[in-house]
Amino acid sequence: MRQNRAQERIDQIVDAVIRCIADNGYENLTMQNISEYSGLSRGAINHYFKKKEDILIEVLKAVDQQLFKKVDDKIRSSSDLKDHIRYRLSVTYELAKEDPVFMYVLMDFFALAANNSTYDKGIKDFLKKYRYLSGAGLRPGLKNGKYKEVNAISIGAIVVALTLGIGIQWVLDKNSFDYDEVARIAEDMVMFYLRKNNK
Amino acid sequence: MRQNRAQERIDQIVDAVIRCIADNGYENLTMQNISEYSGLSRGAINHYFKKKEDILIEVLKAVDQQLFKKVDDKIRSSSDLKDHIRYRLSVTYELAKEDPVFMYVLMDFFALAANNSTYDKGIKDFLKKYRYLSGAGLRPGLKNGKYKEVNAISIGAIVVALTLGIGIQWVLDKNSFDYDEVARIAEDMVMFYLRKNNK
Amino acid sequence: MRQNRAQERIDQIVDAVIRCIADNGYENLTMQNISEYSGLSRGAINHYFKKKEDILIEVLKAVDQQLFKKVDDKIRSSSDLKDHIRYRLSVTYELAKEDPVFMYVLMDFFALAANNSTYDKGIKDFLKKYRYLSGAGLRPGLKNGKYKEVNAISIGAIVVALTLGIGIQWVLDKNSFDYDEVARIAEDMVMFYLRKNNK
Amino acid sequence: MRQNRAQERIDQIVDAVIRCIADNGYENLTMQNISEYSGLSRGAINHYFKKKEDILIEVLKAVDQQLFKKVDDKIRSSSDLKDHIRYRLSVTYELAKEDPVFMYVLMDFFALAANNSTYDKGIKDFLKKYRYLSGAGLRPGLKNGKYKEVNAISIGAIVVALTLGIGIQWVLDKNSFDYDEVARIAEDMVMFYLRKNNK
DNA sequence: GATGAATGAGCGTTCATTCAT
DNA sequence: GATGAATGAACGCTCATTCAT
Repeated sequence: MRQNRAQERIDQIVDAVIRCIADNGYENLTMQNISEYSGLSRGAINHYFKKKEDILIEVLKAVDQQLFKKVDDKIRSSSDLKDHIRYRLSVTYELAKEDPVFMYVLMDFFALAANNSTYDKGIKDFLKKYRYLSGAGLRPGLKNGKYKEVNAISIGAIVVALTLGIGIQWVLDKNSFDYDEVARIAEDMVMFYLRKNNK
Repeated sequence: MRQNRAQERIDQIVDAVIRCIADNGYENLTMQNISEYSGLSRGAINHYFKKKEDILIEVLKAVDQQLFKKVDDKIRSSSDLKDHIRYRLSVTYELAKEDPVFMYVLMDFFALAANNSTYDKGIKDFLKKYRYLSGAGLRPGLKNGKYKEVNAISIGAIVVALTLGIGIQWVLDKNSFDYDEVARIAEDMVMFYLRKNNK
Repeated sequence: MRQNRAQERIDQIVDAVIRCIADNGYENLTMQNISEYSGLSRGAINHYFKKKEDILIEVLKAVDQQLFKKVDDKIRSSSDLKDHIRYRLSVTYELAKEDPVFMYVLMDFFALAANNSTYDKGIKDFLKKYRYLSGAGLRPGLKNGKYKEVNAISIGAIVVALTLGIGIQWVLDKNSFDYDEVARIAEDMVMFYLRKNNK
Repeated sequence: MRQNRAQERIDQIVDAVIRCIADNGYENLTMQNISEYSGLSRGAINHYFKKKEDILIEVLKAVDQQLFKKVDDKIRSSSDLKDHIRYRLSVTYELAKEDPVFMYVLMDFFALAANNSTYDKGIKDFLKKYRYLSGAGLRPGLKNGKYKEVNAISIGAIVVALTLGIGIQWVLDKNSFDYDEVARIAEDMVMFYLRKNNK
């Protein structure tokens, strides 16, 4: 019960921080802001997290987990299981468009991680996991000879790059290109490349 | 002469800021740091820039300009003019690997621009220009029927996404994938896609 | 209880500022000085007042209120009610001599108000109120025909001018004239003028 | 010649400071402002005045001198020499209304002098001189028995108090009372008081 | 558990002043 | 004589953090 109350508070704080970063950027993330967004007093927040950095570690975990769950839920809810990799791509683009909050938060974490060892490990793991998951879908195709011989991690890196790169451009300027068309091209591009004999 | 002195100081400050952001991130960019990196007193910096923000506006301009010049110089120095788009891709990947400083600075500007109107316009223009330049190379191929019919801006968005996405992953974790292989795949992927009859 | 604590701190800060201005002038009123005079940390002061200006608004209110109370207390404690206006004059001169702190603070506010809209309104209201109060005492005399027909506000302006003008000269050079004699002359002057048939 | 050039520059600076204080208050008087108001470079100003304080000492002298000259010119230009003291009063009120610049500057100097030994002496001398001049006019009247026996310095203090007090109220709130009526009452008040047998 | 009062380090910025040119 | 580049001390203010209640 105690545990539940504590977890509830922690979730409340983490959610508040995600919303706050998405709204105002990391630059403007203050304990006062977190207090206001969460509806908890500043003292309460300090009770659950000794340092501001500790909250952000938890936020990174939560973003990772929520993102994974959202992608997974979409993939599971689909009956189209014949082309895993295309479906994963499509789902990811959908998500980046529908839920840009993650994109905003990730951009701040990328900037932070570049020079901050606290977030560095978390972001490295996050990216590694997504490269793996993005590449994983092509393993059946590789196995059954449908795809040409490629390094799954390299393809994963390409898929993650496309997702992040398109997502970043989109959240920074939503009127600058046709997101759906670009996402479709990105999907096709990867699928064409993987198909055998396209050289 | 006076003009030269002033320009020299401004360049000194801007270069210091770029190095400082690359080393420590925007989060740790203070007037004190800029002073130390530039070798100028805090008062001197204030003499040339009334506000910290004004420096960063100049930095964004400088990053844009230097990046453009670096890419352009590489492209010009090459005799391989037959495949513009492939060459631009290759040059960009080279640059991101050799000069990650720009990547670090850009990541911070992306994070800032998301919630700061001062940098928003500059970053929008920067991305727009790079989408255009990245797509421009395929216009001859489109004209002579070598490439299939595509929207140059959409292809530009894809190319920029690949460059940014791969660059970000790389600067955040340089041991996680084979940059050269991924860059080559990205190049091939775009070129295969553009080739006619690959459907 | 909380309210009391807060009010206590606010009073502590306001009193410190009044003493500090009286000692060092507005020119040397810094947050550091306020901190030292009040015995509170700079952070504590900032906790109760977001801006330095906000403190000074409160100080102006306090000076107004304290001054009013001091004059009023003196007037009430006296049995000599037959000549209100003379008594008010006498009390004011007494106060300016005994409590020059108010004079010092007012001088700074006058200088500030001349070019600062924040204090302008407060000082205007302060002066208006004192012109009114200073003129009010002659209303019974006007009614019963004891005094000649005059504009109470004009007389109020004269009385305020005498009080401020004598007070300013006195705090700036306490050895330059006989304050009590000058105050008595000023009192007589106003009373003679008001008396009927002195033309 | 050199002397003339130097004096010209000094006057230029002093006049600029007077205008600048009248416009913006002492609080906002910066070397940069003085440079802009005077049309001289900051270096030039520092060439003629080693310290900002030195300028203000010169300004106080200039205000004293200009004010004296203005009053004197008005008095001299008049043929009404029979009632010196009334005329001096009238001229002073006129001046305070027509040339409030002096009032603004004086208010700042009063505030400064209260806690700054540099200006203290100058302001003391200024006030002493004006008390003397204001009281001087009644000496003939005292001599010929027209006025009752009073201390000229005390009357001087009253006259200066009225001038400053009315002037201060007026520059701070020009719509709060009828300046001309108040000035006339102040004049009458002093004259009635001085007249013999008014007790 | 929960609060917000209190702290002080560190920030961007202003500014009088110095001095090489 | 004249300039403005350069300096650094000091300012108001923000903020994460601590802690008494």
